[in-house]
Amino acid sequence: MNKPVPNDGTVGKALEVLDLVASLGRPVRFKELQSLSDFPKASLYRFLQTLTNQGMLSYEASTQAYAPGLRLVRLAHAAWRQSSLAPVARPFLDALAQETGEAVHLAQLDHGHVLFVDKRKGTDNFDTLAQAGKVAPSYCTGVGKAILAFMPEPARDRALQQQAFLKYTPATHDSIDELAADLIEIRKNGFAFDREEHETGIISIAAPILTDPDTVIGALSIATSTNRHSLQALEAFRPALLDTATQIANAASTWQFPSQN
Amino acid sequence: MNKPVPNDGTVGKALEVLDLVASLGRPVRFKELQSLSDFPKASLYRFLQTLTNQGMLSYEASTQAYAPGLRLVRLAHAAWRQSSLAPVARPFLDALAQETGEAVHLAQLDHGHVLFVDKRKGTDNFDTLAQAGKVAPSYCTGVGKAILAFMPEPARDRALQQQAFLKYTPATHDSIDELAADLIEIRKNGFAFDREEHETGIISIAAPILTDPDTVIGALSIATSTNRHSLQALEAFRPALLDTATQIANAASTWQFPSQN
DNA sequence: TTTTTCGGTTCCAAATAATGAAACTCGGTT
DNA sequence: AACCGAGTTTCATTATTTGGAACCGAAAAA
Repeated sequence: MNKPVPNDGTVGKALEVLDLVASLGRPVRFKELQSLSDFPKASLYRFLQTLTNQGMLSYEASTQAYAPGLRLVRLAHAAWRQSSLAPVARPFLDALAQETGEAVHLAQLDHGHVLFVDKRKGTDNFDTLAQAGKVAPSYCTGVGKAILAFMPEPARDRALQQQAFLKYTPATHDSIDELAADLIEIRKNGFAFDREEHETGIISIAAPILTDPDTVIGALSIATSTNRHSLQALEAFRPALLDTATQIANAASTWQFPSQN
Repeated sequence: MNKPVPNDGTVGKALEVLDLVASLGRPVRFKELQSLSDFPKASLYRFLQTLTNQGMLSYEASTQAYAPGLRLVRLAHAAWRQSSLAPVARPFLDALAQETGEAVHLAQLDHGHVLFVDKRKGTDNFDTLAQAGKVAPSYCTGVGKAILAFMPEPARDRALQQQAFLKYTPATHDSIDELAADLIEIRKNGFAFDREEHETGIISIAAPILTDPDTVIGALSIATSTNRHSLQALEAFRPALLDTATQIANAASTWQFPSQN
């Protein structure tokens, strides 16, 4: 049923194991992994060995538990720095967060899911992986819908294919059709609302980041809780939000990779 | 016959390629990678295909350039969250940064190098180019030396093996012996100074984070520039620094992985 | 104490995937 | 029109992965 796996040989399998360990979100023992994957004992064991050797996983002997390794942090640092969006957007996020005093999120699409690549939280602003790197579904978040609405049809359909359409809150769209209607609206308006669709009490206004010929490279949102602001109040941020989005788009499209190391 | 690196099979080779791309710090074309690695054309090509497929690399068709992929950011998020040090230390870093008004860094050792896992900016944000995920040599940084000084002999020797001993500044230790003397001193004092050994104008005071039976799990530092403070001035922060280090150690050793997702 | 159980680890012949020299494609040059 | 070179594909050979089964060691049960 859930095996649309385009096989990438040994490497693909090893990364599948890595993903599994990461997805559990806590250190795991061999036995548990074995029950969760359908690799035979010996194969799974060797994958774990290899990944641990390589620093992609860490292994604590005392508890015999595996967890994602530090090498990932190092690699991700490189990924983040080289992404054409996140580093460029940094100063603009700072400015927007400053100006609005609200939480600002920057996201991209990764395998059909929303990946937050940077955040600003009201007053304290530093970038750590605690905040960046988080994933969320695309069909029920402001940033997700903003991106989907402006994607070319085929890519969007592929992304939608990967959605589970869980009903997180009463407001969550639970069918493609309902979502499609919202997306048309969003495309017309140029921005998206998250009406407590992912988490009760959390709302946001989001704008796509569009470079030259209608290509979305990500989205930007201002999020708040319902007991601070209403949707109407959020809409007051729209001009600033859209303005920042186009500024980021301009900066990103003219951006050349910096030469300094 | 000749095995220059302890090879982990195909997965190891693929990760080697991944590291190569990440280490260049900018998008790279096929040709360049080919010249830098000794894999034959076809093999290298297939590794890149696989890694790209898997989202570990991203490939921009217009420039035909490879860069580290977003999947890494997602995975690193998991790594960071699950690490027993970084998430636990967060509130303590906040407090120390608040109290001292200086830049605070938290680091761990990864393959003999210092990996910064979190940081707080000082009140004025002078450019410590240490962001989370950044790596630096261990023999010429405060945190690095603090960790080395408290490591068990064999592990330390292995770590020192991996050092290049480049002379970054006039103050950099350029021999193992010189470093060893410093380490003994550090072990005696319980804290380390970085006397502009990595970057001219940047100094720091660092303390190891030690859990129960003399095991270092990382280090903590307060860094500043020479035109703000002298080493003597930095030493004033010592009590606060050491106190924070032991608090983090306690928190980390009694820490159980949180159940919440 | 002795036995059993159960994670975790290692073995090895068969199955499979990786290898890489060479051939091919396709834009852009000469 | 022939050439060039980066990038891509092919395919017979070779090396690696595979996984059932056996093994090990510590802790639980008898």
